[in-house]
Amino acid sequence: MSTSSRPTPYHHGDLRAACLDAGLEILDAGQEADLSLRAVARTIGVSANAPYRHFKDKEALLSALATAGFVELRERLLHADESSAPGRQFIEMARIYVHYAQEHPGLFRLMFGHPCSRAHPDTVAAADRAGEVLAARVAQVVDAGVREAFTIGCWSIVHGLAALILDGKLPTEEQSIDDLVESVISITYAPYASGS
Amino acid sequence: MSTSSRPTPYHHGDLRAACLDAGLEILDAGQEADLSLRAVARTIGVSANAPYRHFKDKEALLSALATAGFVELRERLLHADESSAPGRQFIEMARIYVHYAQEHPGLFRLMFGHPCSRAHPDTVAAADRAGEVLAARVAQVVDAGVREAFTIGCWSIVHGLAALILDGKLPTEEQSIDDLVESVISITYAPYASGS
DNA sequence: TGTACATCAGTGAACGCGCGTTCACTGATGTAC
DNA sequence: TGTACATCAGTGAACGCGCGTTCACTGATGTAC
Repeated sequence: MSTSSRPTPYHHGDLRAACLDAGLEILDAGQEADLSLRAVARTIGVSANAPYRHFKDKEALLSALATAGFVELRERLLHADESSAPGRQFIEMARIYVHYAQEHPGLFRLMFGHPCSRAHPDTVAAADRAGEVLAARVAQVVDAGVREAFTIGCWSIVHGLAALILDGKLPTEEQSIDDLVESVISITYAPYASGS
Repeated sequence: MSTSSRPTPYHHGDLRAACLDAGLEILDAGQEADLSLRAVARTIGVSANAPYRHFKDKEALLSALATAGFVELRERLLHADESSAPGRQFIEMARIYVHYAQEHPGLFRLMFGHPCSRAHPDTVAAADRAGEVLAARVAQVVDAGVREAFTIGCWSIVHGLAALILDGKLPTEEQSIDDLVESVISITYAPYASGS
């Protein structure tokens, strides 16, 4: 109850977080191109240059959004049911990954496609940490010799599925996306499946 | 020699094709965001609204570019060495696909990421036709029951590889991209390999 | 072969817009004494 | 507890820019006769 004055007319409280929320909201609502600093300020109801108190420039806001996206994705992946057999764990992670892309298409494209996702060290590091979650699980089930290539293959198939579904390149009307992911992953990796 | 007057001051000759060439040039040179109708006209050396004689609006130019991209990609995939064993054919197609993304990153992102690639029927059809080339080759080596899911898996892993490499998410410095693609594909599909 | 005219494919100026960013400012907050 | 003042976090107006698109136009081309 320390800073709980109701009207809060001048000072916002946590404008930085509000900018990130608004940015995500804009990305979720429409096209990636709709995301502008001015739109963010407008959404929050704050003057056009208020965000500059908290972000050096537009790129900084985009990077922060992408970083937050990778942190969130990583956390979701970590919660793939650990009690399952490794094979099912991977299907579960694939579903989580694809769902995340479906839930936040604009953010997902920003995280992977935008130059800021390659330029800003924090964002790159967050992306690496998310990828490591996939890699760690995969590492449990294959020999060291082929581990790296196998891991990249796993990430690629999951990422490719997410991207192609997002981009409307796969027929997703007939069956649920969950079923599609499960059948693709389990058929591809059937020869490797030891447990369940 | 029919229309070979040299200076060609007023009429361009084939401005439509020139717009597509200029668009590709701009995409290859920089960011997707640099591609504007005005930049296209500027590149050709023509007035800002000249492209409107050949394209209804900016979206129409983007769609045409994406469509041309899928046509080109399809043709390249068709030329994957038919004399090889199916397993090697697929590796060859994966390389071609990944190379194409590397060669034209801006166009590749336009083809898969931009809304126009989902909205315009010609572009959607061209994308389907490119995907069918992959599917046709894959169909030769798996049973009908799992064919669809297996095919989607193949496309996903190839597309995911291309996208992740393009987006700088994979370590591509140590080894050549060709080697990376070959090792990932061959390790993933080793259990399925019948030939070579 | 020559002329009249419709059509085509460009020009050049202008529009309104939203953008990123900067400037000088002002209200709110917190701290020293 | 009260006051002076530095600092922080906003405001509001303005800038210059490049964009997509429209307008009235004009030069070039091709066709009918």
